[in-house]
Parts: sequence; structure tokens; C-alpha cells
Amino acid sequence: MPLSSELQNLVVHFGEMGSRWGFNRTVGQVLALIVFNESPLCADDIADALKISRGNVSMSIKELASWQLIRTHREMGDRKDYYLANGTIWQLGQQVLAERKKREVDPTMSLLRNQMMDGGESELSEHAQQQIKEIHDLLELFTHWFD
Amino acid sequence: MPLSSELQNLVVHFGEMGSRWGFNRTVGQVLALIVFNESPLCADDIADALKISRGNVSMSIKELASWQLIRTHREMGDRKDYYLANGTIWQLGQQVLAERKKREVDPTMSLLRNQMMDGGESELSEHAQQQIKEIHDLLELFTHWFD
DNA sequence: CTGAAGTTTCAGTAATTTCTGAAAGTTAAG
DNA sequence: CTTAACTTTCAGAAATTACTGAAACTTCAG
Repeated sequence: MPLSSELQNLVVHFGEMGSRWGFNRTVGQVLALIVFNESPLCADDIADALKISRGNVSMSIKELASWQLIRTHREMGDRKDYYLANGTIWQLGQQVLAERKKREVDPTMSLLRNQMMDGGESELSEHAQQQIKEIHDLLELFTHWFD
Repeated sequence: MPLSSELQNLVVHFGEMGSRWGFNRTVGQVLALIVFNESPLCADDIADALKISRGNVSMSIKELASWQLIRTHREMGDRKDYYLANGTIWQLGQQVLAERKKREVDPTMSLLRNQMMDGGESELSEHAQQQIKEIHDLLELFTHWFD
């Protein structure tokens, strides 16, 4: 079953955006497909609709699951896994932000905190130490917003 | 002149984070170098410190300039360009957010708005149309936060 | 236990992104 | 205008990332 041209459009767009949002093109497309389909889709539906290999679907599903953006639904008497969005758009958005914070902010926060602990021991210039403190405070501010 | 091991550490870390923050490894390293150096650096300083080609420095500088994260300083009687951070850490952070919003949010907003305009004409399911509206509203909320 | 229906893994390949270095371009002093 | 000092560009090479498809694995009905 080919996608309607409007859905096609959305899926392609989410694919292009995918890489900017922290995953890759295919993962973005799979997510769009799942989010815009009310009824859950199985792996073959996805491979078929996006014309990608079964293995790639499996990888993409795994990635989306690790972001907690989708979940699995099983029908009685059917061995297939069906995938659907794990919550409302609002919840998915929150999830994406939380995951990105974890990947983009937390490691740096942790490094900078360690660096600041060394304090006087540091061979860094006053200016560098000041910049470190400011970056740290800025990231901390973000962290508080998210919560 | 080799970097102190502490600075080295920071630079390498910012390089790794670079790709998660929307630029690439080298661009991240160049940014770190510039931000942590109080005095402006010339292209050769950078190529030398990071052990990368002169061409790559030029590209990276161009990229950072397009994000408005650095600016050029010229000394009288010296033909070299010297680069330094374009403002405080706070300002750089704002700049990064603004640029990312432009790249990550605006194109999608625009697509979804068009999609919503079609309204009744749409061949999309009710559910899909509802999801579109919710994503749109969520992104609009972000936009309002930034301002 | 066996086989059918499904999923996951992963080695190799394809596609994409980044980097180099040489050539072309720019600027300004003489 | 010429030359030296510097910057930018860009084609090809290198590195990285993503994808395929076949094999291995899992699950369950009979």
C-alpha cells in the first residue's frame, strides 16, 4: 500500500528533520509513519511503506524504543509486533527533550563540574576558568527549566 | 605550541559534543579553543593546535561565523585575521539556541501550517490532522519561550 | 520436538560527511 | 603593476555513518 502523497510529504519531511533532531533519516521517517497512523503498524508494513530493508526497520524500531517514543502492541492469536506512539504529542516532545538533554547537556555538565572541583590546582588561565563557570551555570539553568 | 592537558581535554570534549550540538567535531574543537583563549587566535594557531589542515580551519571558521559565534579582529600592521568569541557565554548560548530553532523548528512549523491550511481538502485521516495540529501547537509554544 | 512465523544481529557494502592540500583568489605594501 | 602574505575554494581521499540481506535466534502451535 503506497502512502497518500500528503502523508508521503510529511514522512519525507520528518526524515530530513530526523538528523537534526538527533536520530537519522530513516528513524525520523519511521517515527512519522507511526505517529500519523492511528492503528499500530507491524515491521513489514513499515519496510513496505518506506521501501527499506527489514533489518533497517528493526534497527530503527530499536532506536525509537530506546528514546521511549514508541511501544509495542500484540494482538491475541497473532505473532507479529505492532508499534504505536508512546503517548500524546506533548509526551513525545517531552521525551525527546529529556533524551536530548541527557545526550547533549549532561556529559558536559559533568566534565565542567569536575574541572571546577580542581580549582586552584588548574593550569588553566583565569579566563578559561571563568568561561567554564559560566558555561556550567548556563547549562544548570537549562536543567532547571526542563524540570 | 601544544595545549595544556586540561585544555586538551576540554577541546576534545567539545569536539565530541560538537556533532550533537549541530556542528561537527572539528568545528566544536575550534569553538572551544577560541572560547577558552582570552586573546584572539589566527588560523595558523588553530591549525597548529588542533593538527588540522589550513583549509579545514577556514571551513570551520566560516561555519562558526555563520552561527555568529565568533568574530574577526585585525591588528594594525598585521595582515592576519584573528578570531575571538562573539560575546559572553550567555550570548553565545542564545545564539546557538536561536540558530538551532531556525534549523530544527521553523521548517517544520512552516510545513505543518501549510498542511493545516488545506483543512477539509486533506486526504489525511482525522487522527493525522489532529496530530499535526498538536505538533504545531507544541512547536509554537517553544517559539514563544525563546522570545 | 519440529517447523513455521516472526525478530534481531552483523559483516560487508553503499552513501554521506568531513578533511586535505594544491590551486585560485584577495589584499595591501612597495 | 608586482610581489608577498594571507585566505578561500574545491576536487578527490579518508573517515564515518547508515543500510542490506542472509544467517542466527526466538517463540509458539501442533
